[in-house]
Amino acid sequence: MSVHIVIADDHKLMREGLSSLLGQQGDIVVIGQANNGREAVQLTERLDPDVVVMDVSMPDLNGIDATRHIISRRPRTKVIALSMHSDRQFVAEMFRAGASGYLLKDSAFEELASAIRTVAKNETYIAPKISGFSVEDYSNTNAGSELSAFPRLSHREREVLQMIAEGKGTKEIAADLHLSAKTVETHRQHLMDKLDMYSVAELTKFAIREGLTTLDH
Amino acid sequence: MSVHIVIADDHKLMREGLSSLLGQQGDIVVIGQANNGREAVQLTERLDPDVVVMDVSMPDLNGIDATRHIISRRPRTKVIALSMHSDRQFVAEMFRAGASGYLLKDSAFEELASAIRTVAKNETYIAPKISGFSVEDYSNTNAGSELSAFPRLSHREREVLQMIAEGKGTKEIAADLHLSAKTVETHRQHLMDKLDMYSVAELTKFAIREGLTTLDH
DNA sequence: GGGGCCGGTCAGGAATTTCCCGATTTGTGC
DNA sequence: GCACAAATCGGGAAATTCCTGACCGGCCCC
Repeated sequence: MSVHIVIADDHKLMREGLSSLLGQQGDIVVIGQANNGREAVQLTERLDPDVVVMDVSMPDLNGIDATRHIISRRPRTKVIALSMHSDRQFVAEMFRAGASGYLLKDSAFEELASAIRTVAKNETYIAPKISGFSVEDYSNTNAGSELSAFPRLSHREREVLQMIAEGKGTKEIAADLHLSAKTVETHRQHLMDKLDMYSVAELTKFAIREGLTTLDH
Repeated sequence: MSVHIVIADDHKLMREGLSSLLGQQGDIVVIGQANNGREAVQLTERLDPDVVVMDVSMPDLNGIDATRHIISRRPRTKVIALSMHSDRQFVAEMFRAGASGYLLKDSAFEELASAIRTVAKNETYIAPKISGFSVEDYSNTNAGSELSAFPRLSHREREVLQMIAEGKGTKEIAADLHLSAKTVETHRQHLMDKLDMYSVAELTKFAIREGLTTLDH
């Protein structure tokens, strides 16, 4: 029985490369590709894959929030995070969001294949390079040992922050999220209050540091 | 006759993915992989490939400097830059360093294969998404005074851009520069028009890339 | 099960900023 | 002198932000 995969990454060459590699495995079938988090969520709904291979930083909707959406709607789906960063921050957030695996982009392909088979069996996988922690350190929401020095932002707030940092206007964000512009304003206000930042420029830099967006447009 | 390739990218999964894809092409053979710029230079010396597929941002020695080394020692070698960024800045630097091609990481694989064949024939290749310029615009131009190949911003405009990216408001900037707020507005407007960016978020990212401000608060 | 709190949603209206026109002045190059 | 870009500023309409208040549904806690 083969494992059905959806790949989410904002770089087409990466998607196609992974697809090509995975396609050579007998027991793994790539059934879809998404180029951002939002597409990943939609594709997962439509195609019901066993495993989603998810880039952490993507435009529109990042891998962390996308994972949260996916897990909340289809808890059986396994998500493997694929990241450039070995920061505990990212690792922690991904596992809290419900990921089952985490590995780095400079892993060998064998490791990815192995991770896929592992999570498909309901086990978790962490890249050796970043272990030294156990999943338990992350999975349980112990608010006490917050890694970030920043006030905790709600999911919605992070989502809005990301879109602001991508250059979108209030109305545009509202439309994308099917919200009133007023609600988006409120979220922005809360963001500014919580972070003690009162300009889009500062919010953007913060979002970049947090990996919610990247420097390229 | 087949084209011999060296791939340089700091992400092993990307290298392996590209390798897998390229290996399926009859006329292309991947003869080596490097995980940073320094290795790319060494490998090129040893293996004498026809084409090097070079990631622009790599640790240790970046793609631009690596390209410069390679071209200066083996001018016959062709380098194709592979980048996340569509900034003209990077494009310009790569071509000045001696690259023969430039394409984005979210290109389709077909485009990469096509680019490889193109540069192997001594022609240059620029990804459609970033063309609209010709290589001549970059290859031997001044490079004297300005660092960036972007539409020239006036001194005042850069000054205003920097302050915007630092999170300052229009009135604050006006006060600092002893100007009317209206004048600052005009500069902002000109910035947006010239750069084709219509949000503070985008301007901020641009300013960071240009070194006008930094990520830290 | 009542009370408190938080996240998420939205509105009204005032305050502020942006946006789109135009205008003047100065310097630079031809 | 003439053309042109840079720099400066204004008027007024349009859009956005800011502030305050409000409602609902969970959730936790005693």
